[in-house]
Amino acid sequence: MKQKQEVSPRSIVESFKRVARKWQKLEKQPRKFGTAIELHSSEIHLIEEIGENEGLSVTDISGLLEVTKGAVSQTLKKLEAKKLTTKKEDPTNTSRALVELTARGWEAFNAHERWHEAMDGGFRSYFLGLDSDKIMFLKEFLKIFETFLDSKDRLKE
Amino acid sequence: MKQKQEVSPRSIVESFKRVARKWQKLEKQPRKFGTAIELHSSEIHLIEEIGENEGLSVTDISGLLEVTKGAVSQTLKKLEAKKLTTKKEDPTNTSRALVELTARGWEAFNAHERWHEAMDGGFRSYFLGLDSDKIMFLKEFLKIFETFLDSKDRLKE
DNA sequence: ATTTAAGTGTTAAGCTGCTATACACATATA
DNA sequence: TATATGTGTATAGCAGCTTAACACTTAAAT
Repeated sequence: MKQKQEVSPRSIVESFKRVARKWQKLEKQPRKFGTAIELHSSEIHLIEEIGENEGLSVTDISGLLEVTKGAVSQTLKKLEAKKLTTKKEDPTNTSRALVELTARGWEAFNAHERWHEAMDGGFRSYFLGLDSDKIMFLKEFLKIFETFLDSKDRLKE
Repeated sequence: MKQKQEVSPRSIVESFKRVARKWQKLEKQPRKFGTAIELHSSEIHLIEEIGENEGLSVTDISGLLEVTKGAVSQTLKKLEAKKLTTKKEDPTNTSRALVELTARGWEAFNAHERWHEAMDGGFRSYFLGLDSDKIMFLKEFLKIFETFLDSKDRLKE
């Protein structure tokens, strides 16, 4: 039996790669949240960010999501057409716009939260069976992986 | 000190989500492999799959990558234009094409392997410091997560 | 104070990578 | 032999991004 468990960094990375792709694919599905309006991934992604951080400008969002201002502006335009977000002028800076969710936007935000809970819930039972040190390890691992990716990202510039 | 370490499933999922997005973003960067030719993510992804599994048809690849045959056909067309892959007729089925890497294709494949090793290598030192049970746990976790995502994916159909 | 530089958001063109659809052809099945 | 299924291709269209040019505002430099 060649059961000596050869778990290479490579095999973990491969496994992660597959999972990340599947996750991405799942997340990319357009879905209806609350209102009967269908939201695409970039739209719900924006709503998520706006709902979690009040008083963001277009540039702020651009920085948080790590995409260009143009991309944010375009998606915001669609969200405004769907009456899910609005912009108000920053009182301290005329050229700056503060983005906020409308009532319908909050509806969608909350519906997405609930969807997320259902997703997370699938893990809950598994999680409850885990030692806390394993959970801590997982958290640490993800953090290290993220730092690693950030460093790779900076490298290419 | 509120150090009681409240690690919720949600926070792990959030963390994973961020990491997955960053990974995806990094992977999406077009890069040069071996030859001076720039390869886009879908192209290198295909080369990876073809290099690892000999004798694949278009439909096979489509199944492995979980995209439509049309998508595979389109990307293969680009790869053929770049002289990285060729198709030969399946002797047992005229309507079937077997895809293979050219010499240049193998060059790109190997260069990508080396790139991958460099990526994985960033982990190696971290990995060597880990207990084997932690590594096993990580592998198990990824597997469970993948199964979970697969089930969610089937659900929406 | 005026010029210059930097920051803010928008728009248009162009790209990747995918799907859906229609198609031509080959093979398997009734 | 007719019909259904499988195999690959081509086209149109869409999401989501980038780049670049733009108009405008605010901050900094002289």
